[in-house]
Amino acid sequence: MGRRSDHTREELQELLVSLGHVLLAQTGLARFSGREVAKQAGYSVGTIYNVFGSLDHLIVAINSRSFEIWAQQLRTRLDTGGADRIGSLVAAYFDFAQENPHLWSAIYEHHLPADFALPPQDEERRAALTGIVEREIRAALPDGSTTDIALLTRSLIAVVHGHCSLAVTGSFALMGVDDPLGCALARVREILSAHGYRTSQ
Amino acid sequence: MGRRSDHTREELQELLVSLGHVLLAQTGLARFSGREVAKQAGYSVGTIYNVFGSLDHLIVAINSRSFEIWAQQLRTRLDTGGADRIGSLVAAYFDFAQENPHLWSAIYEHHLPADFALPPQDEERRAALTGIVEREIRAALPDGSTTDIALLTRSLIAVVHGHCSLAVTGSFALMGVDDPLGCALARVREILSAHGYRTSQ
DNA sequence: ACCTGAACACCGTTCAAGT
DNA sequence: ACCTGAACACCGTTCAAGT
Repeated sequence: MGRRSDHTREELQELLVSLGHVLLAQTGLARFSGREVAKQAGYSVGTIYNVFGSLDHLIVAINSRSFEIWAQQLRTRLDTGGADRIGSLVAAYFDFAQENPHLWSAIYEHHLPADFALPPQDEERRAALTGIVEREIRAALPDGSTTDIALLTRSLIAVVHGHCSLAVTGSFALMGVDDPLGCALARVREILSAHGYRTSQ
Repeated sequence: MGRRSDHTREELQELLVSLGHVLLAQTGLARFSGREVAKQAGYSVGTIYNVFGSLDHLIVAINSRSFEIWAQQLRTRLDTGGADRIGSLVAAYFDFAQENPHLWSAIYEHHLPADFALPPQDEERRAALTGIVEREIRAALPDGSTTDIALLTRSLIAVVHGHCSLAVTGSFALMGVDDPLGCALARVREILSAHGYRTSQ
């Protein structure tokens, strides 16, 4: 039936990512459907491929949006959470995962094809999250610290990630752990203490 | 065409889990297909449903097999790994994930339907892994420790899990972390030290 | 140039019909 | 009783054909 031009290319891209983000939050990655996104947008299946090139590219764009929201929530909590900035950070990190389990899981469940190069813009959005954490870790450790702070930051992210993962998948519930956030925060403080952090909480 | 009876019910179950396990290791959960398993076994699609009731039940059985192999590898490494039992444990935990990324990921990517009750036998196999770790943590901490060892064990599993997860999904590589195992082990030792463990390594 | 929608090769799941 | 395989309602992906 030919062109519609109800939307510019950019509007169409925004529309598909936006609807896709909502659908992914509802269904989870396993039940997510590109056809359904196109249908909800009022376009045909092929449009996904016109605009994004592949379904993987659409999912990457959706996950980048999740990263953006997540990072923004970290910043907000740091600004309003008081003196215990490490506590704020871990809590905000956790909250996003627990409030948006499908969106959070999809970030890690979407395995890119081997030949897939992450677009630079998406890489930046992912790096932003690490940057927020690294700044706080740097501020929390004493000035003369010999610790490799970039490496410790990534490792601490893994610590919290692990607790989030077992919480969100329900493994912790099966294991009888009822306060995953408290648990994660305790480990983070123990690790930071080993690197000279003075626990004031 | 009616019955085949080439196999007993139990043999058929074993055959499907065995072939399914190999297929899952090759394809990963996202590309895994129950139809393909049936085809490889020389049976029709419906047989999966006769034997397991649903595809989810087959995948649970396959994942339980992974748990069994994983636990066995932990035991073997503890028996042959020398005095640094914590080091052996973490390394063996990691190795299974890195050598069998699809099998390991499938354990956490397979989300059970809300009404799905895990068969007792499968729950036991999953608990066995936790039991192995808990025994070592208990042995590593001083006798009079006031630590909740069951809880600390599950939290340490989360710490290592998080490092495995970011290593296997490639997130660590993107972040420039090149020794995830060393990283995880360092965190585990720092945490245990905070609970009275004497680092002899 | 942009978008369609039929076509293709797959899925998971069900169930009447065969032996 | 056990197993089949057609039927159904979905997928992702491609591409000739329309406007």
